[in-house]
Amino acid sequence: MVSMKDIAAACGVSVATVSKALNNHDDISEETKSEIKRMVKELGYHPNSSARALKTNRSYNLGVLYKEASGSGLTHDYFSKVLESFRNESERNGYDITFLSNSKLRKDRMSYLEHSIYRGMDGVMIAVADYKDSEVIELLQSSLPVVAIDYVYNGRISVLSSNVKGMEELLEYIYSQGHTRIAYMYGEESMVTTNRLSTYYRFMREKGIGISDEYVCEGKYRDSHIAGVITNRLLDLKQPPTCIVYADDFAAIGGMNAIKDRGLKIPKDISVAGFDGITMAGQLEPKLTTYWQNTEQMGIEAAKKLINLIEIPKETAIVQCVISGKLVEGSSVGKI
Amino acid sequence: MVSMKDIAAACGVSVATVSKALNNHDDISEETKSEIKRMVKELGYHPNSSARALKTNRSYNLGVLYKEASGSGLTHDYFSKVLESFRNESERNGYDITFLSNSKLRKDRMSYLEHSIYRGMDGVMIAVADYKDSEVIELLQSSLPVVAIDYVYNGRISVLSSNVKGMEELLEYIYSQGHTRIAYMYGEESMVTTNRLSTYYRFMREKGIGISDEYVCEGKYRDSHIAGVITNRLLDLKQPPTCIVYADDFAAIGGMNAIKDRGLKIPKDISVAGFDGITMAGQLEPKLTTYWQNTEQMGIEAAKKLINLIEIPKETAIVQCVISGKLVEGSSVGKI
DNA sequence: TAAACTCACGCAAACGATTAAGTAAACCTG
DNA sequence: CAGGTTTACTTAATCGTTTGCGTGAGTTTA
Repeated sequence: MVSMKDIAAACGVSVATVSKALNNHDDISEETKSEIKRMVKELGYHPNSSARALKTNRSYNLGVLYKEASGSGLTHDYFSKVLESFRNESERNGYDITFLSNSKLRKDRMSYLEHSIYRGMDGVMIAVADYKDSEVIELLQSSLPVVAIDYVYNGRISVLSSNVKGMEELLEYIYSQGHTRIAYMYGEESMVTTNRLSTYYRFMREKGIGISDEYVCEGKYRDSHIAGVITNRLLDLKQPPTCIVYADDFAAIGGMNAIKDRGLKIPKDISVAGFDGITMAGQLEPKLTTYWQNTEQMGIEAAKKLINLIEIPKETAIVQCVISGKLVEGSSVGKI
Repeated sequence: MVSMKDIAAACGVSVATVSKALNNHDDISEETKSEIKRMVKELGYHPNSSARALKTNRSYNLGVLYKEASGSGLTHDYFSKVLESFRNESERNGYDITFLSNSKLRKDRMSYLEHSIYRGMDGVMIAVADYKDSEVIELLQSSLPVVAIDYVYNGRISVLSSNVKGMEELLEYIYSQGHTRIAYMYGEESMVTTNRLSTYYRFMREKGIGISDEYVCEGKYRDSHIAGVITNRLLDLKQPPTCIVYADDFAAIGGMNAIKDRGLKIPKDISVAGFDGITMAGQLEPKLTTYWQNTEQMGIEAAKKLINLIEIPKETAIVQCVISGKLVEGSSVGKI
């Protein structure tokens, strides 16, 4: 490997001069600089990030803690999109992305925080389903720059999807179509779930609609099967709902299939709505009415905030940043 | 940050002893080792990967070049699953994963190879749509350990999905149901496309079925819209096909919607088949008949091969490793 | 023209780890 | 008990950069 030493020798200058020239310090003459840069090309020199990081304590590397509950990993549409745009925005700012790996998989059993320290991460983005994980908490309590997706932790920057507003808009729309018997199948316990669920309760109360306990069911995110089971249970009620709101679009698809299997028509016989607005939602028959989350913006915002926190900590406010989505009016919710 | 120097001082030994103790060299007494390890915990010492990499020339970091044509990024089911299992298998072996970023995004304009060298990547996995990209070629021609997904390059290890066998099985199944008027909408030019397309031609020839040029259409991967357009074109033919095979499941979904929009029934009026076997395929109505690729195994195999190549280059054969998938018999292909 | 600057670069230490080679003490062995 | 081994360390060099400080030559100022 050709190092600074080699170009220093080739140019007849010191290593220090080479370093300064490449970092554009102003105590090196323009002639020397260009001569050095010419030689860099000629000899095919490439800097060494390890050496640089060792000396400067900056790796220009961001850790990503990415783990969801359903085991779908990177194929999880919602998280993947956030990650994708986070990655793009980070790279645009000169940062690389490295995954933080699960301590259970590691022989050295390093925790997320230890891993971050080991790799000299400048900061970490956390996108996980389980914020109760002790290793995640350790990370949140550490002194590392951190941004959390869809979770609020004291003193930390958060980027949040608009669950309250989203749920409100979605319910308002459904209500405007004449529905009052609205069931809601929610997902695993989390901040997101809590927000949506309490919004559901509040909305129903504000509209003066009595809430039937039977209409509020615990399901799972991204689980079409359970959604099907619950849908059948709802449809078997003496007084079934006229509209079912699912935990997410995946669940909604499971619900739609269950409904179709019973020979019912959507939205004639029953209406359904999803959440998230995955690409597939528009491909369904009928098109799914859902609340689209601006996952791309979330990733961008997360990267910007994190990098800001790293580069100018004094001037970076610790904020909860809510990213608005948009109601997608499909044709799965009908008029009553 | 607490370094080896600190524990050396605390234990009254030299830094070398600390290093050896932690790396379990056998010229350090057990007492000293355990004393050092105790102190490591007490002081909260964590190794520094940069320093280690600088000295050893091994980063235990793998680069991932991940770029597909459709712009769907990490939400691309097929690639994402490969990446996900690649990542898991790598982590299980003590390697971290870092994305190789696009030179166009970087201020320093580093190419993939330069980026890999800069970060001291021990090896690189390439999962891209466009193997003609000059930067990808540069990487393939370099001396870095590399494994390519779905592409064969002279002297490089490849992990390939079973496109020939898959296409054969799929067509054989369709043929066994009585179809001979089989149309094929293929995707963008690539090795995968070439393999599938030539298998289609060969199959038709072997079965003695005349191939109508009108039945072979160029489409796109993951593009439901174009698939719909092409489907309509096919259905408008004087003699339309009885079965359409799409480039992938996404395209098949677009096709199915177009068919439904015309009021036709699948598979009564026309049959369709996809490729890849995404999760969604089983959620469709009717269930999509497709060829499922074992993406998980592909990722695992890619990681194993790459790490082998890194760790014991002499004993690692340069091979093309084809991973078999499986025919998923949905109900979108009917009997004629 | 001596003092004061400026310019352009070199010196050397430092970052945190690894490792070949050296060494003092303890232990055998014939 | 002299000489050879083994044990358990230490010394010191090194990986490739960065950076504060030093310095000599040339330039300006009083």
